[in-house]
Amino acid sequence: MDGTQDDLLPRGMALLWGIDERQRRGPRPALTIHDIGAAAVRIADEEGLAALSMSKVATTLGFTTMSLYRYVDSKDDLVLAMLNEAYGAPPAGGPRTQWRPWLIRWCEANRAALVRHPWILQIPMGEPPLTPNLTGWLEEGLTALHSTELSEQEKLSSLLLAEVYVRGQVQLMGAFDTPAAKQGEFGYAARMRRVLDPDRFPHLATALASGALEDDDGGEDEFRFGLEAVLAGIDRLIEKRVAG
Amino acid sequence: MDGTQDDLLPRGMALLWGIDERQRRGPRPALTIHDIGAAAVRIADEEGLAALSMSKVATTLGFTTMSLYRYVDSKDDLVLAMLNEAYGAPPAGGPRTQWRPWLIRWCEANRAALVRHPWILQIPMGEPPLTPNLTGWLEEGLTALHSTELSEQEKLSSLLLAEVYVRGQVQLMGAFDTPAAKQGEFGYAARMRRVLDPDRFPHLATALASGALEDDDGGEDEFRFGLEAVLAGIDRLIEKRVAG
DNA sequence: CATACACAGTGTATGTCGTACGCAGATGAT
DNA sequence: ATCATCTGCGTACGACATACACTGTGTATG
Repeated sequence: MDGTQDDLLPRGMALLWGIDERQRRGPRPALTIHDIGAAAVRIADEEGLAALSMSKVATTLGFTTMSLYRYVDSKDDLVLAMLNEAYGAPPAGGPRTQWRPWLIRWCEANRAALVRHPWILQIPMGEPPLTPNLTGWLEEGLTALHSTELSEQEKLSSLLLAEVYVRGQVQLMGAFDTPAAKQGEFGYAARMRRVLDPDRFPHLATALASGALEDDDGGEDEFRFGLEAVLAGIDRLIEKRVAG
Repeated sequence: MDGTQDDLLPRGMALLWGIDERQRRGPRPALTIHDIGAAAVRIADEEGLAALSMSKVATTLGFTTMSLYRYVDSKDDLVLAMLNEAYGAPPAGGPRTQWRPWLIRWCEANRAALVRHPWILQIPMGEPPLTPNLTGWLEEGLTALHSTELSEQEKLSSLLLAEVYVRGQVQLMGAFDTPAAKQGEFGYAARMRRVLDPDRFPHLATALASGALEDDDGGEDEFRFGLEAVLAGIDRLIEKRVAG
């Protein structure tokens, strides 16, 4: 039999959470789940998610491929550990009574993580990852909204909205802003122009022609702008709550 | 040499867009990119995205694996064709002057597509897919917002917000609502309870205990509710525009 | 009408990957 | 001192995506 398993959490997650039912016999592990996650993150950062393989991670660490399976059940499990490392601890809290700047900081930090680790947007997610750090981010968000009159359900909805906006925004900007080299000839914008028949998509054509989506500032303004809409939506929820 | 290629669009995309530089010699193709996309969609719907392989799609159609490569450049290319089929044509337009109900319908239809094809949320997306139907959806959204005073940039931001909210909502609900069987013992909720220390995550614990996230109606109410916040955010943008 | 060419579908082969299985040595509990 | 148990490793297997070369086919060209 093999410790660490209660068949509910994969091994990597159990290690992340410190739920370790290992017996205290045998050699001590030479690695930690954090070492492995960090090494994998480094590879994904530098060479992209497609270049990430179990063997590459293992080689980087100076171990064999199979040794990793003492720490994670599967590659999916490894990816969860990567997410945990990539996000790190949630941003420091803000003033107790003002949810707005707090939430803005939360979103900015979230965005920063996505910009630093673009591969995060490429990992297929069936369900929200249940890792310590990501759970911490969620807790932090709820804390930011604690001073409001929102119900728990509404707080979660608000955070979902904010989180999901950040992801979408970064993804969209990534398609347009990334290495300008690709833009000119073979980039996304070029392909778009190739297929965009103004007769068939009049509004989209005018939008493109108007220069929308051609931010050169990395989409910072655009981000803050859309974020205002998100916060306005949350504001409306709060107003409704207070009013009736 | 081989027609259909201008090295800008992958072959599957070129076929979808009807940009076909094929010579008019040789046997006619027995399949269409739509046949292939539809077959792949059926497999993903029934057996999940993980079970999708080139050979399985080909077998379903009664052809060999390699024959598919006459229609798509790669599996990624196939996935784009799948998305195009899965979304289909955008929903019918609404009244010219009222963007709100129009956009609501747009979001509902979007949600319906995601619920019908849950695998969509699992496909890794680096950039917004540039297929005819998806472009049509975007155009339709811009049309809905045409009567507003928003700038083109703002319209796109608004649609991004709406789109991205729908995705996030469906994904979150999927993690909780799917086959209740899994919920009881080994489901997401169970794993969450396993790791959620109320001392470490007080707000999250109370939120969970409050019964949030325990919709049994498939999250319909929850969806409409959050959507209200999104629309309120867009409303705010419009008001700002009008005011100043 | 004859011919040649481009293209469709196929068969084979290759390299990569995830991962199941079992072993040898190390370590600490008994 | 003994032995259960764990670590890291070597081997092996099965999928899978996909490159390449071949065969037959139907159309356009002479």
